Amino acid sequence: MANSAPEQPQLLAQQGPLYCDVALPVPLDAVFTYKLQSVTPVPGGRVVVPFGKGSEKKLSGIVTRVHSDPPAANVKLKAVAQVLDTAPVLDEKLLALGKWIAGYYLAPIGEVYRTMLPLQAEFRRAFGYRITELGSEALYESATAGSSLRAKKGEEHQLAEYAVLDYMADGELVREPSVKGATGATREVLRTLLAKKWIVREDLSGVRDARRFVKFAVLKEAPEKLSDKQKKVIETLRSAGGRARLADLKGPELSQSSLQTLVRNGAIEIVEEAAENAVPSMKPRTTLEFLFTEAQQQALKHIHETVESQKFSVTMLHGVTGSGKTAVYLAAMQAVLKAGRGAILLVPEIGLTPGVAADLHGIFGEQVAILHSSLSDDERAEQWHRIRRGEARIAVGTRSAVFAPVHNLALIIVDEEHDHSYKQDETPRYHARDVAAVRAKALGATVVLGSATPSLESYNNARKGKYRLIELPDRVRERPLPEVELIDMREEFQATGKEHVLSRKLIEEVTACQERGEQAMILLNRRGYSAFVMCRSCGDSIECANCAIALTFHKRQHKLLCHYCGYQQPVPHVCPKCGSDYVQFLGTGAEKLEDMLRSAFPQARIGRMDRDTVRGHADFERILTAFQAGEIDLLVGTQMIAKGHDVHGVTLVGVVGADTALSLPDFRAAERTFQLLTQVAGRAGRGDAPGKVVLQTYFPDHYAVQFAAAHDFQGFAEKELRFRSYMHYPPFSALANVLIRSDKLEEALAYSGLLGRWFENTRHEGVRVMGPAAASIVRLKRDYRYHFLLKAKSREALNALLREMVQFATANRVPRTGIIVDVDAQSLL
DNA sequence: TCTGGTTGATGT
DNA sequence: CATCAACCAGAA
Repeated sequence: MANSAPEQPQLLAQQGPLYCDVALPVPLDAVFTYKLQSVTPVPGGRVVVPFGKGSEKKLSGIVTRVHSDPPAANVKLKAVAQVLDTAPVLDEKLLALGKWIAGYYLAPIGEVYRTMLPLQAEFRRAFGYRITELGSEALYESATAGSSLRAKKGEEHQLAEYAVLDYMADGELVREPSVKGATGATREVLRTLLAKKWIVREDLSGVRDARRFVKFAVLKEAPEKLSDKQKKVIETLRSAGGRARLADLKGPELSQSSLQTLVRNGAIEIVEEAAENAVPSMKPRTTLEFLFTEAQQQALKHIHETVESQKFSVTMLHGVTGSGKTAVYLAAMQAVLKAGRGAILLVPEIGLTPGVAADLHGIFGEQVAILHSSLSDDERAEQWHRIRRGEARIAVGTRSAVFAPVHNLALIIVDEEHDHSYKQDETPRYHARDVAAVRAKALGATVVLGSATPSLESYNNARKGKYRLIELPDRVRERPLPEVELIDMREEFQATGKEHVLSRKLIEEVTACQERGEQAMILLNRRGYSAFVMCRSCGDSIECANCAIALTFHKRQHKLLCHYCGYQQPVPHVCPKCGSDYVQFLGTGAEKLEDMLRSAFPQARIGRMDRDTVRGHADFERILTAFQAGEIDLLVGTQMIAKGHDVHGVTLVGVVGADTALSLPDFRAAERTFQLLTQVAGRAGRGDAPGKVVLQTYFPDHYAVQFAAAHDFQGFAEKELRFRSYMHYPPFSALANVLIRSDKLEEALAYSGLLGRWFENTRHEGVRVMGPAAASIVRLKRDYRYHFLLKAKSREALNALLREMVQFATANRVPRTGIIVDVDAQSLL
């Protein structure tokens, strides 16, 4: 060695990188540096690392960088515990997309990556416990001192503790389930033992294979002598081609023991195979053959062209309800598939039912992966891997499907692009439609936004020429849009002298509809039986204990419920405040409407669809199927019934209360009402018979109601855009909602005051700050809530100011949980 | 968010 | 003086 100076940096550089930066799923806006061991991870791959002080808790995170830059002196590095992937699970483009989301929505990068990857199932959380020296001593003492140990209170608790110690006396590591199982110890017991340092906890989390394994029985050589039962099994197996899933074979026919006998004498063999290979092959059975209208063909042609150009573009497909947008989507995806490329179809939460899934499989066979919200974590991971491997080239799913690792992605379609479920209402608060555009831009892919009632943001972009606008102005098969009749409920009141839920006209129409043997739907956008409970004596209505919200009476459950936090209480007979028994149940919800209709139309078969009758997709599907099959004559429900479904027998739609939102102090109230009215009206007349809509309203002159009745989206949009422009609301400004919350009123006030003063004293050109003001629900889930609304000319200015604000807040000890930043907030609750 | 360590109030 | 919950800071 000629050089006397130590050449260590170079030497190490030759040995490969020393560190990696990891984004962890914690609400911290930072990546963490870890030392590398023998296996070098890749950026975009996952690693398991110890995280947190003292306790050896492990988390899995995404590697963002592999390098040899020495970290700052004050950090004590830990080492990567396990490298999960040697190939990235998030490619460069998706990593960059995550960074964009984190920056734009002010979300911690690790949480963004977590929501982008549905692979939670592959990282199994597990703990083990071991007795300590101290614990052994304590155990020994208790044994020698007998039961005379001072155990004043919680003697049982103490006994349970010693039972655990005794169980672990040999000093071996014990897994949590075994401890609990053997000693019946509760979390509480383990927690106190941990606190006394009598035992220690170790994190045993690790990976497991996400693929599910399925057991098969394979027919070998059947011996001569068999019992009847065994013969039967062999027979079934033979008829199934010598191979069948064990699960399908088992049952009353085949017991575990006779199976084992068969295995032992070599008649059959049990093999395990990864579930992915076991999926029955789904060949596409339908070739798409639609009779496209002229407008549909035009739309398709345009989409083909943009896809083929491989240049980023957004197309707004504005088609009236029933104009056949879905057929266009399917044909466009099929063309993409034919060209050997991939596509994503995003659908609103409610839209993805098992029925729809079955249709998609029918069309695309194995080429489609459906990211259904009712999938288990395992199944979800499996679908994700199918996409990743390129087996599925089309991904269909809700919001988070926008992140699907589709190969050679050429097309992203956002169906019902105005739907609120595309905005996530927890961190990261991203909007899937906007993320779709950003993702497509980086790939030179095409985005298609479809809706009968486009969001004003998208429509404005189309108007300005930023998006290409394509109209489908007519329904398929020359079906007419339904006629809409407005019923002024104020006149109705004057004419009848009574407050009726159902107008005379609506009753008449429903009667006629029933007589014709056709189906009807009635929308009442309010759950429960009565909207609130009021005391006639003191004027108070009963509020939720946790929220500043009136409780709703639910008759079937016989409870008062809070629709925001789930709080419930028994139905009072006297006023809880003043004790008077003049308690009144006021207002009508879907549940009561159902009852009313039952007595008005005793011969009709009536169904109800709202969050009380529909808990999961299965319920939704069940009611919808029954309705489609004609087993229900009259369907009552909340906005759930309005969302794009095709029931051909419906010729009448009644709207009984959908415009109450118009009196809310929300700048999107008109837009939402217009959308709801248009969507529900669109349910009528989708079959051969023409449809009719009876729209009861207290605001017959409101433009949202007027334009909806006239099926005039453009008229509505122009008017509403003028209002938005005048008020500097989106799409003419970038908007963010900053919510300050605390379970203590003084704290909420102090923090919002502090920030209010900061905004006043900080330069923020081009950003208007309104507030602090009480949030429209001042108290929600025990928290007091205040908020600021920020409207900015440019997104950059808004983003910069929000960043500064968050920094100021953390520097002034406003707890991180007490401040929620919602960029492009959809609802200002 | 989670967790451990700290601190101040409560009670024997 | 011990015990506990509410509070706070740090996480590599």
